[in-house]
Amino acid sequence: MTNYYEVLDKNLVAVDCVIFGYDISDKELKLLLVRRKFEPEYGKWTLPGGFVKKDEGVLEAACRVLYQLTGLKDVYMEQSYAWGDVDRDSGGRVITISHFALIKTHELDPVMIEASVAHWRSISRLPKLIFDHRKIIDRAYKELIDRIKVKPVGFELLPEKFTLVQLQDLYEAIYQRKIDKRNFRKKIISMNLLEKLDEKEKETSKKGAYYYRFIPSRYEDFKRQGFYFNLDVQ
Amino acid sequence: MTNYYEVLDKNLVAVDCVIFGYDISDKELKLLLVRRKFEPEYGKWTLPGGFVKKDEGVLEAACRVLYQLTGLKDVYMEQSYAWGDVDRDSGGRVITISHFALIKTHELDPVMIEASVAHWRSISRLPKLIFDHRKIIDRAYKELIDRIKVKPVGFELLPEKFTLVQLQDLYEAIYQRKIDKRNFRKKIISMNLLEKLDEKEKETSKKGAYYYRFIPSRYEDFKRQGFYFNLDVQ
DNA sequence: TATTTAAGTGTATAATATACATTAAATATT
DNA sequence: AATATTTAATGTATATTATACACTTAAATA
Repeated sequence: MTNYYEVLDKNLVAVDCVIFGYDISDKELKLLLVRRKFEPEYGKWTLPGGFVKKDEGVLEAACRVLYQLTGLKDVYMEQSYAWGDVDRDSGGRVITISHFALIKTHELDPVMIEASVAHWRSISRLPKLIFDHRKIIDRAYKELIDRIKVKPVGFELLPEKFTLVQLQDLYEAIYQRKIDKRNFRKKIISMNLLEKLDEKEKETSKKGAYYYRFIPSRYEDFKRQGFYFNLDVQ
Repeated sequence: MTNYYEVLDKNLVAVDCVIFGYDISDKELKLLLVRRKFEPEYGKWTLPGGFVKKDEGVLEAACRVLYQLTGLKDVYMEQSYAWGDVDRDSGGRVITISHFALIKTHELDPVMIEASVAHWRSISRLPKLIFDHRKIIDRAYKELIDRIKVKPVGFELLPEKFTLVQLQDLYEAIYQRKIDKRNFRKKIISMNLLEKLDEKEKETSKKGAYYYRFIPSRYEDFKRQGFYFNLDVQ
């Protein structure tokens, strides 16, 4: 059976992943970057990426790339933007669809990262990257800032249990500004999405800080009641 | 010269355009839809679209599709989403990158529309569409609502001169809810982005309503001063 | 027992959002 | 000429939300 589609131009389609992680001890937002394994630009810093196969969905491809690099599945993954300029890749015409992923760095197998070409790099000290990857990151980072203000995605970057200090540190690392402690706590507590545990984190202070846990089902109720998550606080 | 890229799967990449227009007299937000001109799904309602050529950027392709349909250039066009599921198109594997455009319906040549297969359809009374086009529209419409709250894109849908009543009607058509007249005016006027003209629109009332004009340079100043456009008003 | 360190807490003020009804201008009608 | 009709235009009081700001508490260590 002939198909009209067969006479048309086909293009290489790639996915690139802007993989965010948060280092709870140095309080920095990081990106997982790799050294490119093929020409052109062999050995240069690049976003982890790959080509979309014939029989594979675009989101599926992005998840595959992430899985092959980290061994992680069921990760927060959101499409960012399709980059379609003809000359964006010096190796040929490649349309790439960028995504951003939020991962819990402590869930990552350190052996896997060690063995791979991947490295965590602070968002504020990125190396020179190939092609338009810096623009791709800048866009994804802006989108992350917008998203985390109005959707409880920050918890994707933290362990199951976290203190309010740690949560605020995360927000400060992402926003790149200080937040008023009392206002921040007032707002997140008032949303009633967190459960306070009977356990304290005692590494960083003598007094210790209570652990909290994000309860997804409470967030579902919260939305159902017509409320909106908002942590855009000064 | 051999190229590593050449051994990889290539895919058909398309663009689809969600073209919004506003009918100032019946106060309805509309979409420009067409009848499909090839198999499969010949003759069915579809978003205007086309395939991305080898030597053509993605945004460029979307603008071309719009131009071929309407004759319009320099139109507000924003990328929406890349739809990449393997089976989304029954004619084969096509990744489509949807865009939304905002056009001034009065700038459209009625002869061109008449001659073409295009029709304006109210956003609230859409026909059955092929493939995932309904989902594409739903997403673009949500994005338009989000965008128009925080960016002065509404003016893209209105003539150069418009009354505050017309501007509010547009917002009500997009939000699909009533807005308080005094609060709406207070907010838009306070932003100082509009110039009041010495001329009245007299078709819809005896008293007549003053025309206003959006001044893009004032908006640039406004942003430069760190203010944010906001017409998310009750 | 005193010291040290980070966690935890409340209130007053400012800014913004909301609700709401009458007057004004121009034309049409009698 | 006076009156009726129709839609445009306008302001204020109240409620809600955002912001600024400093001391007390808990626990370990000296």
